[in-house]
Order: sequence, then structure tokens, then C-alpha cells
Amino acid sequence: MDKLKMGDNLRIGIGDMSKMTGVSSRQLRYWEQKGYIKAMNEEEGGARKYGLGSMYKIFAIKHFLDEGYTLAKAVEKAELHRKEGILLHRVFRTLIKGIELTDETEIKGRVDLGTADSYHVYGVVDEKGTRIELEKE
DNA sequence: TTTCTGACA
DNA sequence: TGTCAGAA
Repeated sequence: MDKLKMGDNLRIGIGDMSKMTGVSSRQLRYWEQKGYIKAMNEEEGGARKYGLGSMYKIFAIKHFLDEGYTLAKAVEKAELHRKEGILLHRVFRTLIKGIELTDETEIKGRVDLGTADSYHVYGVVDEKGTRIELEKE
């Protein structure tokens, strides 16, 4: 019962996916044929059903396509981007010791990144921007 | 009505 | 990639 991911139940048809992402159904079928995206072909009359993951990838590919990349490059970028995101998430998930919001309305606060040598390391976000701050232990 | 595959002025 | 056809 590890319902870690919500939206696992989502089943999006090609028509809705096309409307949501702005990618034509013809393109979606072609991308799938090329192996760039995958659909869960569960029974039906052969009608494709896409999951949340596919939606993210489709949005990502379209994003890079709009920036001028060729389809192949856009797919590479999208896959790289996803892996970088996973890496980033893993790193911070294990490194972060604590988070404190200094502003309820805006996204400002400080992230406790633990200690390094004799310094306490913080990731700070405020009106001045985003930066690293060190505090002597 | 929507989706599928295949084909191409 | 768009679009049309013929079927499900």
C-alpha cells in the first residue's frame, strides 16, 4: 500500500492529452512509435491511455521543442532533465536537516543543510535572492 | 464521437 | 506532421 505517488490512477486518453499539452494526437502516436513516450495499452478497443508520468514527459518534450530543438534532441533534454531532477531531489532529501519559512505569504526561508567543518550551512531565500550562508558552530 | 492504422496532393 | 480514409 505504498501510495507514494498520487495520480497513479490517472488514465488520460490521447484526445485529452493532446488538448492539455498542445501536442497533436498524430505527434503523440508518432512519438510513441519512435519509443519516446509510452502508453499503457490496457485492453479497450486498442485505445491508448497515458499516465501522469507520460504527461510530464510530453510537456517536457514540447517545452524543448518550442525552444527550437529537434524532436530527438528535445527528448534527450527531457530525459536528462528528469534524471537531474531525481538526482537533485535525492541529494537534498538526504542532506536537508530542517526547513523554516520566514514568510507565510511568499516563498522565503532557510534550509538547514547541516554542518561542514565547524560551520553550519544554510540555504537562504529572501528578498536579496538565493544564497548559501555559513554560521560558526 | 473518438481513436486506430496506414498512406500521401 | 497534417489530414483523409475505412473500421471499430
